[in-house]
Amino acid sequence: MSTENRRQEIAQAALALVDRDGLDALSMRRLAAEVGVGTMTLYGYFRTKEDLLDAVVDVAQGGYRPAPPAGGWRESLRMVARDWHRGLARHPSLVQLRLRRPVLSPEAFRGTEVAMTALLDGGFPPAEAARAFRVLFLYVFATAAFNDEEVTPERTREVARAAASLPDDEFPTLTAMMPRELAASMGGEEQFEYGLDVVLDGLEARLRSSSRAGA
Amino acid sequence: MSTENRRQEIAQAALALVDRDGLDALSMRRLAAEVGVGTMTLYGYFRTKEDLLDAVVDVAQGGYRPAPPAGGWRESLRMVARDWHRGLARHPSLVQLRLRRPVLSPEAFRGTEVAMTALLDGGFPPAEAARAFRVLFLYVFATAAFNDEEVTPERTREVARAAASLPDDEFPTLTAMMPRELAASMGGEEQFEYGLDVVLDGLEARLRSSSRAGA
DNA sequence: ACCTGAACACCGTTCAAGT
DNA sequence: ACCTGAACACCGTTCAAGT
Repeated sequence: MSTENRRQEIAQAALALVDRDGLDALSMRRLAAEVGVGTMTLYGYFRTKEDLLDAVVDVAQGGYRPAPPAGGWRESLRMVARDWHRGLARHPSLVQLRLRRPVLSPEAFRGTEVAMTALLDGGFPPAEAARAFRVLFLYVFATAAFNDEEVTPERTREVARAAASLPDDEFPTLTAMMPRELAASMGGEEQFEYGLDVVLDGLEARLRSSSRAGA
Repeated sequence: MSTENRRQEIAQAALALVDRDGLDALSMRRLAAEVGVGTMTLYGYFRTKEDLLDAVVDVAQGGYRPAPPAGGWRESLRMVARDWHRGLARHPSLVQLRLRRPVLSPEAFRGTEVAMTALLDGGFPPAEAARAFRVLFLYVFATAAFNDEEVTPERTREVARAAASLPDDEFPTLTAMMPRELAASMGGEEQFEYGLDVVLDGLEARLRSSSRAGA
């Protein structure tokens, strides 16, 4: 019981360390020093480092309670997507942690429940609701994994320069007109919202064609 | 010149090692042993391990030549997406490598050139073509990063069990009807193609609304 | 020039010993 | 019971020395 509390405290400290210095900075030795115990003491609370990482994921996703759904399935999915997007921005290492293996703890399913209920209410058949939800999930996590949180001027220069210096016989389109547009698409809120609309519009199109087939 | 060849050979060996045993198995020491040189010899060809990893990415993307475009922008984008999807399946570590930082080498832009040309020909304004392309890129890479290549029966059981054992007062939808559907959406070709259609339909909807606004 | 062993500052984890 | 130092088998990289 108090062991469980201590476990939580240590996982919290690990999350703080990881948020501050990045996932690579998290070592058992360093965490132990931070917490003020011998390295091997940690192994009394976590069987392995993997076990610790799972606890960090749970702590990071802990506080999340999705807002009660309002509006149609589009608005519900949009809200869940933005919630996750914010959460991943708050804990940038979460996406790396979830890459290692899928997370199946209850905490990870709260948004899923809301989104899936909204999709079923919206008229998606169950099998397609699951597929549809997964596409949204992938989009939000891909943004966190591959996009910049914001596109800085330096980044713009770097990407634009790389694109502009491609051999223009092999890359006529990219060199001629795209360097700055390409840079702008590498991250930022506007890009996130654009892609969110693309996914939601695509789901709406799927819904129309599957209900046409069904009815 | 011969130094450059040797560099390529070593990067090839590193890629083979990584394809065989995973990215975590790649160490400078182990690669050196594999290649039959002293560990420090590698530092004559690569300034750091990061430098080696960049070379591995280039080698992995080396052979790729996109098929010449045929059909409209939808078909072109679909082909590029499937090409990447296959490439990432062939070298599963590529996605982890590209997570570390964006790759800006020419080899990485061949599909981009094809896709972007198709989008411009299809009527997307340049700024939107870049954003549209990025959404497709994110989708394909997210699939490689987060989805299973195929959904095995064991995986289905594992996910279904996790979903079914959620507290049913907090997760009524997931526990009641979704366990198997959820599992089926975690990977596989059918899921990939479903999401690809969602993205392409979504882009088509965006195109219609932006050309309506423009005309 | 090209190569490389020793050494340094790190890892995760086992094991045996402390209280 | 709970904690932990020493040790083992690894890392990436610097440095100085070999040919």
